[in-house]
Amino acid sequence: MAFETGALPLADVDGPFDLQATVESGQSYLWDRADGRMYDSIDVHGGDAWYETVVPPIDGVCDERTVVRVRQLDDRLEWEATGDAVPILRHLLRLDDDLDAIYDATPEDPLLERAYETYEGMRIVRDPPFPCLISFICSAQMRVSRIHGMQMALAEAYGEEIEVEGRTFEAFPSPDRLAGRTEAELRELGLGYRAPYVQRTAEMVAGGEDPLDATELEYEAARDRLTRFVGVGDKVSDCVLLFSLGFLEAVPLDTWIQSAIADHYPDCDRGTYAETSRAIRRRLGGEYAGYAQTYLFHYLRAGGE
DNA sequence: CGCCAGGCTAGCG
DNA sequence: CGCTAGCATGGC
Repeated sequence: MAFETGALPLADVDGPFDLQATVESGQSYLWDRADGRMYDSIDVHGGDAWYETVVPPIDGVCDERTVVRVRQLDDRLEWEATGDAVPILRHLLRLDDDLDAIYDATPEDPLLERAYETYEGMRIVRDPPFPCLISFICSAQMRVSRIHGMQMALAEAYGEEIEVEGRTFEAFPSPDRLAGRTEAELRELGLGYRAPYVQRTAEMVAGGEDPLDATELEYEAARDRLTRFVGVGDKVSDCVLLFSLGFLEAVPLDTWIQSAIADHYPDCDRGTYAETSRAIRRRLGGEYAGYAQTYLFHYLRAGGE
């Protein structure tokens, strides 16, 4: 196969955009940096590195599996892909979100304002559901860079290969291909105790349980629904709702947000996940609380206070 | 060496 | 229900 090339003017993006912050902020583990420096410097942003991923067919977006490479220059996103990358980039990186309107809808809060200002242009991602689900099952008690390494290892070991202009890319393994692995095989990739979770969840999806079905439900019901998958509790479920299924109100209560609640929003700690979730979602503005959460996560993890 | 990392499951009271 | 022990692995 060969690459088509093109450019998406930033003038066609609804509001500011920062590719590096979006892709290296621990939301998606499905992109890789061509220069091998993924996560080397989360305090620096706005770089012009190439990022690569393999996208499965997506209804209404692309009919075929597509290799996509993209980098951000001053006034445009330059891309190389095995098809038209524009609708794919709009979909994966939520380029049609009206980011200025989202900023305007954010409640006044000193910490939040520092986070939004530092990483202006960072968007929530829209990962394909199955790879997102597996990524965050792997995320339990794991560092961001290693979660990314696991997804790259899964693709390299079990993904289908695509040859493009002499280079080999590996797609993220399909539910069928992952369901066919043994727990021992997945442990050899370094997944640890997450290995049986990944295998069994892949089996469930291969058997017809589609994480996308949660999209039809109201937010809290959707969160409960995804916990049917093995290795998915409230927190992982919130990540999939936010980073794949478009529930922008979802606020994953991870260790960073829990400590942010303790330090900055102590009245939001209501003891249980469900009640604390309600309180912090209200505090972070409701409809777009997931955007606020993701800015806080990235800002605090990079050392901000 | 010990501690920790975008938590979850199973089994208990 | 709520609570917690146990769980793999690598990096510092």
